[in-house]
Amino acid sequence: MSAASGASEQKIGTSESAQDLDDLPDMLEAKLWENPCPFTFRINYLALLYNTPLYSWIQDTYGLKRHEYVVIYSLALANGGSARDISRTSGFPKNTLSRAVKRLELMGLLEERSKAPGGGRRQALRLSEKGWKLFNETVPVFESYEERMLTPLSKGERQILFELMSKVVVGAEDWADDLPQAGAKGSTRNTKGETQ
Amino acid sequence: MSAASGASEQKIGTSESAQDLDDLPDMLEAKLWENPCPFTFRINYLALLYNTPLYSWIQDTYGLKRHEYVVIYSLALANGGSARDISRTSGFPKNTLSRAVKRLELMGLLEERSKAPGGGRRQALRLSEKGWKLFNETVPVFESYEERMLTPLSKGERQILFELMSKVVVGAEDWADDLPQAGAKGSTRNTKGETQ
DNA sequence: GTAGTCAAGTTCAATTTGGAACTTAGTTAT
DNA sequence: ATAACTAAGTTCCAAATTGAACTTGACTAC
Repeated sequence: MSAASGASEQKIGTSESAQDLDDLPDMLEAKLWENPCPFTFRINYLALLYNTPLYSWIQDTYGLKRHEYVVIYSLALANGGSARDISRTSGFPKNTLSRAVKRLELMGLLEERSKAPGGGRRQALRLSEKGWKLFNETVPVFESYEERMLTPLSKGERQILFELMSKVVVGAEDWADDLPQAGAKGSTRNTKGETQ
Repeated sequence: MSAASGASEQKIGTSESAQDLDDLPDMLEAKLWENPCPFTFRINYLALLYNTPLYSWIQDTYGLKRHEYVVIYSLALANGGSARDISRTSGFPKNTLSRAVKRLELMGLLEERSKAPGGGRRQALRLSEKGWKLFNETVPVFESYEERMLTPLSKGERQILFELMSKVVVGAEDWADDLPQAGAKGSTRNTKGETQ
């Protein structure tokens, strides 16, 4: 993704794609250093930089869309989970996931859905042999990209970052689900935005 | 957003929406604590939790879609920026922004586009009086939400977090734009994912 | 100046998306 | 057991999204 390259005066000699080398908008500088919400900008920006190339690689290599791969990834971490669970933890609406699951089944990446795990009429989804294979092939790429993203940090710094972010996420249990108006109705509110 | 509530045993007595109180999937636990990419999961998850309610509030209150508000926000930080700049820093494709700009003009939130600022045939976009008003009304909400998100951290911890994330973002200049296959062509590659 | 090049912005068309309504299957109450 | 309720998953369709092609205007070289 082009939104990435150098900020202003640093690195001039590095031979590269040429066109989008140094002409990075001042706007980026402004968003980084004069943003009233510097934290969330960084979060969003990093998510952008991380997700874009990876999912476009997944698409090109395996013909899977983002939400389809997300199903695979989710089940790899919590096999037997339901569509609902994936929706809750990823932010994709349930009908999108319904379609994704159907397609993955068709492709033989999931086993036939078994019946209820926890409550209600939930369906337990499981990866097939083939699904696991795909996951095992792809995780390393995701891992190495995360690794790469963290390159500028020392071991200790990574640990601290991890702890701080964990704190924030855990704390989120309190504030999420009641802000401005959102969440008025109790139903599953998924407007936009996704997670792996 | 429902993906938010309590993890497992904490907070039982807090009277709430009832239905999505404690039934948060184990999947979330797995994604948080057994994820091969713990850092990027946190990033994506927080982005989800932060963006969803805010943009849905913007939508309800001002009738602006996310990418439309992003234009406002971007120009507020870098007035006179071009559509290209916004695309580069936000991840939205340029045609989407083209439409957004058109609509914002129609709504009187932008001034008439002036000619070239930097190079080529770039158009300088500027907020109108009305646009500024809207921005000034809304930023506080965004700010307070960020504040709220950071509640669990002390002043010092926030500072550290800010520094670490800045390091990562600045370092991104090197790795972004060359991973798996992505970026093969030199052109503006915007597949999916957005930033404020 | 005129031709050629380049990229910013726009338009078009095909696909994708997700809200709303619906179906289906558990669970609870009577 | 039957009825009423609840929520998971699915279908439908109108609306939104975006890749690709195109247009436009500015710089460059001759």
